[in-house]
Amino acid sequence: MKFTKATNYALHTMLTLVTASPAKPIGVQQLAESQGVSPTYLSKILTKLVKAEMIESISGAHGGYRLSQKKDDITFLDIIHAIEGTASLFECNFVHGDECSIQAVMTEAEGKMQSHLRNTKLADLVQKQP
Amino acid sequence: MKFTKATNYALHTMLTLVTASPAKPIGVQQLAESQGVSPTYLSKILTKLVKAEMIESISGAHGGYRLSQKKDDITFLDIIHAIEGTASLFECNFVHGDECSIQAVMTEAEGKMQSHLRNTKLADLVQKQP
DNA sequence: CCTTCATAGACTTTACCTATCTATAATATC
DNA sequence: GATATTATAGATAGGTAAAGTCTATGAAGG
Repeated sequence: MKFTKATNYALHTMLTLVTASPAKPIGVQQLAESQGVSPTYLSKILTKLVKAEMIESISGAHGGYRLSQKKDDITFLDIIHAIEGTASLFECNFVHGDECSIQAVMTEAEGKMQSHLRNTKLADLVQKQP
Repeated sequence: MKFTKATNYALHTMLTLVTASPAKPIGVQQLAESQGVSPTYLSKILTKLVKAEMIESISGAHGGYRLSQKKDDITFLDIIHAIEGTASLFECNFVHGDECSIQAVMTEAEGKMQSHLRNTKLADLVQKQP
């Protein structure tokens, strides 16, 4: 039970893109190098963010990635959901009568975490970056 | 990124033990059967709870498992930590200058979830059981 | 002593994460 | 238009942890 490395890559890449000028896209090569990950693997991750319509990709020379939303709209939860999916962290698959009281507690707990991630935007961190 | 099935087994078993009379231990066979899991596998899980000193095991005929704590002391977080470990859900292993602002957000979010799990006791569910 | 029951270790199987490689398509530059 | 640059997609392979089985061992009761 851990967040995947892919989520870490995605969050750091998004923070870079939010901080950077939106005019000029940044190539995956450069993004990958700064994180010590292979470009092909990172591009797989970024493709998910593209499909979630959080960033845009520009093919061809001088292409790369840039934000497609206003940076104030992008929350941690958006990014995490794009990478990890939106399934519940806990799923009791037993056949109880109707509802599982344990499931209810776990879902509520997860909701607390999600609430914090939904209320925190990437832009909140920008001024803290060097 | 999901809670393991083992956690689900552990939580349901603990709920059974909290609900049951503490005088007579319940065998793993019976506990396993009600959850549709093999006794040997479930006993592996329960051994972790024994080592966490949440339950006791009694060997020999008419043996089994029973609570070792007062049921009001047992929180969801205790059980989860006993099974999943206490490592942080998110660990940024990059070498930033000093601290990772992303890590800080993620840790705080996890803290919100943990807080809810720490404040919810198994005993809170007992009266809701049929 | 013999049955019952938990414990431990070795082992397999499965599933997913991580990563690489290659081919393809799109775009700018010359 | 040819070429270089760059993202996308598919196949594939390795690693790791979860999930589960099997067998042997040890403790306790009758």
